[in-house]
Amino acid sequence: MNAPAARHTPETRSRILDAAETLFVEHGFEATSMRMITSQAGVNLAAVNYHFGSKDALIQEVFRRRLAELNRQRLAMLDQLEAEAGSAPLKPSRIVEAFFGTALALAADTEHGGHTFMRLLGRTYTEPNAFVRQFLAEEYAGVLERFLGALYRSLPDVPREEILWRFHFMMGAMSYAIAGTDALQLFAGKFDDADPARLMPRLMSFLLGGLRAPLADFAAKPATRRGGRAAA
Amino acid sequence: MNAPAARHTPETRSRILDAAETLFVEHGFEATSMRMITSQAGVNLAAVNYHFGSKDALIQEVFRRRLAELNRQRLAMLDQLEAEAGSAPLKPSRIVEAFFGTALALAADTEHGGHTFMRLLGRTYTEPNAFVRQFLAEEYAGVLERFLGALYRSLPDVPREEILWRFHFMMGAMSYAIAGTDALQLFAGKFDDADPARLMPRLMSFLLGGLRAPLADFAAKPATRRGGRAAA
DNA sequence: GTACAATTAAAACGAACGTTTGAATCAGTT
DNA sequence: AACTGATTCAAACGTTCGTTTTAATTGTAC
Repeated sequence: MNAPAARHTPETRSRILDAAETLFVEHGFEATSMRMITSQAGVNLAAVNYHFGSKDALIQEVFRRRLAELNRQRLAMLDQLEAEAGSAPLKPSRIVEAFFGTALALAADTEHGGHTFMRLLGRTYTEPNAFVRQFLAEEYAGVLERFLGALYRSLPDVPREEILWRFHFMMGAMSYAIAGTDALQLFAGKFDDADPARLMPRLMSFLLGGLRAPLADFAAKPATRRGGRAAA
Repeated sequence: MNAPAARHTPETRSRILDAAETLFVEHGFEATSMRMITSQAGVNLAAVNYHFGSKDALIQEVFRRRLAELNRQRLAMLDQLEAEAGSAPLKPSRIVEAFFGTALALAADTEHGGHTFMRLLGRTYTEPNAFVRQFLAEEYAGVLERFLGALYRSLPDVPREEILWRFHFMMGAMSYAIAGTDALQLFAGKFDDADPARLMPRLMSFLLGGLRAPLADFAAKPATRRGGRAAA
């Protein structure tokens, strides 16, 4: 039979993935060596190349196993929203909650590595490594299409270009909120309350405020009344 | 005399700095080797260690030369705002514009490497490398103190914790807007209008919308009227 | 033009990297 | 008990890394 995956120790693969995930967050991809990963995982150095083929393939699998589930949840939530709404248009806030809420819920999970992974993911959006960027873009393509489409329908009067930009801004705010909280020491010691559970409402309020902000008038109009309102 | 800096070719230093800046954005710190830097700069391999001491010291100097000027501008603009206002409180929007506007202006400068540097800076906020984080935190400490203080006085009714969080969110949105626009291929091909000059009003509108959003009520209050307004 | 200090140049250093190899070990089948 | 294929293991592979060393070269003051 062709079941080449697991024989007697299927845990070796996941031990490697867990160790890699943690170390990637801590040191980045380049600065994390195979020897660091395998020694932390308690497996032989050659195990990574045996099970995954290469370091790049390992990086890819670290993202794939978590991202597949996250994006599945996102799409399921959007499906449910659209089913409930019937033919009525969706509220932008619900769409945003479906996309960013699921991510924040994963980021709040400190038990099963969700928090670790979301820190890694947030940082990776700006990763210079070309192959990682390429892979992320492919994983996200479908989900982005669906959610952007939903937002376009939800805000028919707002130029799509603007919706795109604001989605971009929202992703940035969320990524930094997660990746930067303990990573960057800029605000170190300043946060009395870094509870991930409270991050959710805080961030969501900020995101929706930004999404609903009046559209900028590019100094095109001579400032008659400072732009119109963007959304509900 | 004790002028050990420059003798007959002071350009070697800056050639190295420029090459390093560009390559760091393109490949990251770890993946950029000394040999890549020196060959792109057209100088000898040993020149970096001679002029800067080490690769880490070079990284530090790449940031220092630009960041010193940026933060000087930021503080000067805040000084001017406070001088104009006299004893009257500053509008939050003006404070935000002073901090993020200067950064965006630098990011819009594609002639003298400002755009390149801002992409690098944005990415570096989440850099795992400990010494880079440490250095950034030190460079920013004074500026953050001043601007956060100004915001606290400008929004006396908003809990400082919330202002801190929103400043954090705003930095994230800006960093991604700059670092992610051409770096990440997530939205590749989707932007018809990626003009850096138009990014400014777009982002500023988003940031102020987020800053002014109603405060989240952490399900603590039983949702009497859905939180109060945050700012002017 | 000779002495001097700053800079550049070419070559080599040991260390660490990702990967490969070939033998040992294991579980299950016959 | 012998065989088989999957997995683990220790060791080594060639390459690249940041840095150091030592010599050649440069511009300037005496």
